[in-house]
Amino acid sequence: MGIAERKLRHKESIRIGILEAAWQLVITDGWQSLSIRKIADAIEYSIPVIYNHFENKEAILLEFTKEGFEKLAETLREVKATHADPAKQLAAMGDAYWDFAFDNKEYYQLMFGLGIPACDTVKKVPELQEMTALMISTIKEAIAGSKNPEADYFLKFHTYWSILHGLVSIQMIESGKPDVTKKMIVQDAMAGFTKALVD
Amino acid sequence: MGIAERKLRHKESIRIGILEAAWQLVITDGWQSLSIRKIADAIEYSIPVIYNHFENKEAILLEFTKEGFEKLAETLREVKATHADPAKQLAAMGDAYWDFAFDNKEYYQLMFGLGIPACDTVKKVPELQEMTALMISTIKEAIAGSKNPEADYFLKFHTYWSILHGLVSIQMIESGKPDVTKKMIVQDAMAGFTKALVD
DNA sequence: TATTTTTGCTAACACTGTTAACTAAAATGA
DNA sequence: TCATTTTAGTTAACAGTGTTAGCAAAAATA
Repeated sequence: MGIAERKLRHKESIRIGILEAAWQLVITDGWQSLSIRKIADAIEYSIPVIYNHFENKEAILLEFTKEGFEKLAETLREVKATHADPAKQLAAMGDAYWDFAFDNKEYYQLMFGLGIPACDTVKKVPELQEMTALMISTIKEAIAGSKNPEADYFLKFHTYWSILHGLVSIQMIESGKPDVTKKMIVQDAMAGFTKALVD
Repeated sequence: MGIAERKLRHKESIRIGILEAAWQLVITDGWQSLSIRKIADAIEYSIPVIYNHFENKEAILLEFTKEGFEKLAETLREVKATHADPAKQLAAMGDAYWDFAFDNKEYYQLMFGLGIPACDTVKKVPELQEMTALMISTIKEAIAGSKNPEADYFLKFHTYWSILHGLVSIQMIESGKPDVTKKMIVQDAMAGFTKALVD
């Protein structure tokens, strides 16, 4: 009796329909405005049907998070394979990581819980300028006194800030707590940065 | 006639009340679950009163974003002043940045649009392990072939990943677009990292 | 064919941000 | 002091959100 199988196939096809509809909505309107009702509308089923396939809305988004990490890992694996030297691998993987993030923005934002109200917000916050100005001036001073005084201060500022923000947000995602031992990471990263800066 | 002044004072006191109540709610329940109704409840006024003082909910949160950047800038300015050497300033400011983020977590999350569903999510995503494993193995290989083979691979992995994530998310916050010229930042940062890694 | 299981629906609950329309109080002018 | 105007604050609603209980119809089983 292939009845059970047919049913299973049908059930699975709805599940896939939900994910496809959801992803389409995420792509067009961003994951912030995804709603169960919109999905139900798109798949032409009533709302509760969705809850027969996913525990809740978060579970649907989690699916994409997983997909995103899979795709990213796949990409990195491929890129790694194109080089033999680990140092070159790291550089190439970094490049690929960057490209992945911007080629798959919705994935990346989901994967790392990026709310991104900031896109519009940043410009509304002149107070941000104060912080960046402070960092930039210090970077400039450091460069001026280094063995490479013609280094691009703006590029270095971006690197500096990004390292810090990256360390913090990865740490927040991973555990939420500060984790005293991990403060070494900051110091290590800062040491590496300034070393590369002043030569 | 001090009537206008009294009125203004009263209006201002409500505004402050809104912000204080909102901040209390953000502190206790996180900014995700802040609601206009909860604020109205706390200040013992009806809902529309809040809209006489703030255009919308976002405007209230924006206030905290500004506060956050002010506080961070203030902190960094103070720390900078405690050192004369720019390199030492950068290191100390990095330390202070880290501390600020975890001492003022709610501020930091607001400032950078960190949704942080991930805190619970990360553990639900075994796919993440694949990516980290890939990075870690490459880091290990690079360390093995470097002049400093006893370096802490886990620490270096964290640095590596954080730099990348930081670069990406700062770039996403600032413009949203990839910005071809900024890809240099990745390459510069990667170069600095691997240089510090292999010595 | 009668019974049970499954499938999917309607309708509701408890929230959310936001706003229109109204009342009551306070300030103003005569 | 009284009538008028302005302002402050209210209730009630609209249009959304995630989620679930209860029911009807269709399909599978006996």
